[in-house]
Amino acid sequence: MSYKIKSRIWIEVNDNVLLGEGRVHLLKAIEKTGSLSKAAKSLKMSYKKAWTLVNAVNKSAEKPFIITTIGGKNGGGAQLTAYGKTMIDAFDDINRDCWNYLDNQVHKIDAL
Amino acid sequence: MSYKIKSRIWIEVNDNVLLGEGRVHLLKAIEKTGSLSKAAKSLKMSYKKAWTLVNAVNKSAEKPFIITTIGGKNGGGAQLTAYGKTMIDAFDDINRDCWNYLDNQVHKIDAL
DNA sequence: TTTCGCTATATTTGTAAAAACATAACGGAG
DNA sequence: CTCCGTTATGTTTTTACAAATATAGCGAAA
Repeated sequence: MSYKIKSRIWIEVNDNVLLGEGRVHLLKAIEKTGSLSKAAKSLKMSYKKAWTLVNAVNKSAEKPFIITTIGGKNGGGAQLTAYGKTMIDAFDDINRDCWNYLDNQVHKIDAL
Repeated sequence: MSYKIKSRIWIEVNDNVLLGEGRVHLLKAIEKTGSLSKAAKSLKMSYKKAWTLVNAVNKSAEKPFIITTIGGKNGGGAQLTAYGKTMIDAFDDINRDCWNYLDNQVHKIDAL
């Protein structure tokens, strides 16, 4: 038997979810594509769901993660702020370390 | 803003979930009450759901966590095996340490 | 041999979350 | 002044999951 210990972490503020794996994934896709609709499509997620998530992130954050523009040359777009980027980096850091910690704990179960 | 980092961990074996917080909670209630139906009631869970969970645990585990008996003086019952108990203890240990780790990481977000 | 409390399941019903669909508005470019 | 791709929402439909309901069988004891 080979065991795996898995985890999901998320950050809350005022009992609201701020960041979780799904949101981080979406935010990174926005950073890459420059647009909410393209990011949603790339993740096979509905535009509405993506918008709702971004809205929730921006509302519970003390500073916006995503800035959007409507109309214009390319119809508009969305971009990740520097603040959002640093928060995501912190999340990834903590998450990765958590996974490493759990991987190192598997032996405690294997031994049983 | 005061942040909290939350997590849920679970143990998988052969890509099946073996133990998670909910299952551990149920198994402890069975240990305490000596019966699946009483445990379910104490957790305001349907008997069927409890039975399905216990069944899933026993099937993916290499040795049974719960042994049940049908009929007899008290109608039957269920009890946690020593193996199940040690596995639960290991889970609780790892989970507690994970929470502690995450609590210690909050400062990385507070600073931003 | 009937009753009781339990395990063990199948079937049906209800509900909340997700997906799909629809529509309006914006602003630059042609 | 129309078209395009995008943001921004509301509404409806579908789906997945949970809850509720039903039923059978077991074994000790009265």
